Amino acid sequence: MKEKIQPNQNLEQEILAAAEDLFLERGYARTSAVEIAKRVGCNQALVHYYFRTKENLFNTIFVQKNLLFLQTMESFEEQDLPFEEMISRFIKMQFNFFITHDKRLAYFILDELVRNPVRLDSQLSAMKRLFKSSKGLEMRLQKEIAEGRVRKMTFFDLAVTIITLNSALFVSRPIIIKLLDISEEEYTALIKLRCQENIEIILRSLRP
Amino acid sequence: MKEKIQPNQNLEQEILAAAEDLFLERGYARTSAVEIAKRVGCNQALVHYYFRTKENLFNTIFVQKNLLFLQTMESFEEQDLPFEEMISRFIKMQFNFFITHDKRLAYFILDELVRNPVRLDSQLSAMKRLFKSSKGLEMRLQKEIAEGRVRKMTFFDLAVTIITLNSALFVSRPIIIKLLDISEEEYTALIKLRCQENIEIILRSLRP
DNA sequence: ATTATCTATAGATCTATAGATAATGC
DNA sequence: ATTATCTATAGATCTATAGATAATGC
Repeated sequence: MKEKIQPNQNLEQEILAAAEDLFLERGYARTSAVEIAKRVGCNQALVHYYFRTKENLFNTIFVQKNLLFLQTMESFEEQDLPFEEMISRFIKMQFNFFITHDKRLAYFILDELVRNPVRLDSQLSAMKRLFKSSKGLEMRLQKEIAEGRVRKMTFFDLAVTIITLNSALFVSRPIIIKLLDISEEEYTALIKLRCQENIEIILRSLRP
Repeated sequence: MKEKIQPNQNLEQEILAAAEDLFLERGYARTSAVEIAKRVGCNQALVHYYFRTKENLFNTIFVQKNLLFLQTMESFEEQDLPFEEMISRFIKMQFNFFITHDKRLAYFILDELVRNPVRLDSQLSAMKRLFKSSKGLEMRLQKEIAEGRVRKMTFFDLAVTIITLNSALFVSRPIIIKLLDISEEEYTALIKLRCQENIEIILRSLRP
């Protein structure tokens, strides 16, 4: 009855991929090992054979995605550019990250950190590392302020503004698509326009 | 062994209250009828006696909260004020709403709409009604633009900016508290400061 | 011989309900 | 007599593992 489409040279990877897709779509609590197996077309026991526990499987994916995000942000270094140009590139980089990887990534990470205190604890040090690595940016902001090119503001506020405006349409993806009754392509187009709008808003928010 | 603290004149209300708190904290999937009963100090069967199904109980709470939010937004009417003053008041109103009702409300509504397509469908008409009732605001925006007092922008973009900036710190509450290692009181203070920052950013985003 | 896959099932929840008992309203 | 509360349990998942069988690597 059930047929294999692919010669399963690497079922472990297929399970990981199916799990990733389901976890991104529904989160930890609403996804079961049975569903993951069904999607792959294999037995549910195999999910545990390769990953031992559901928690373990989820954690593998979550940590990988979260580190990918944090490290991509961390790796941003354009210190020789004018401040506005730098901010503008950072915004574009963040949009690009979600578009090229997965549009559901922002909500996936947010949800797990908000709803699972244990996971939040386990990711704290990685998140604080990002905070520290952004000291350069913070110094830069202070310098711009001191020299009168940027209005007085805290680095925290700027970070909140950028991150939330940039993740807004990704986080609310299912709502936006349904409410505006648009296709995935139209949604992507909307997001790209929004990137420009965010740059506009954020640069304006910086000016003295 | 188990003692009643209160004379349960209205156990139904107590169950509702406990369910509300747990659902707000953990969402639908991570909350069980057993936990709700445990918190109230009664038998789990009573949860079903009063509300028949978990879905029904959740839906009662969700619809009430979502309508409360939508109607509060809808009821905003200050058409005789200058545009900037109007926007500023709207922002304050939204902050006030979450602070006085429940800081977890924003994430509660967002999460359910994002993760449960059935619920999203069921709330669509109510949400579209808000969209329609805001036509007045939209006209006002177009008028301001036409008369050169506001830069060219879509109503959709303005709405996204306001809603996301305003819900940002509420939505990320557990992360913020943990990351900054602050108390609930310090968190509330932070939020109030953020309200001012949002007004600043949004008003700046409007200027020609 | 080892590793991958399957079948079968134990054990843990969890939702929902049936049926017994206690409390309350006439 | 009706309504509220409890005990007990059926039935549906779901996770995890034990043990059988098939596939693969020497």
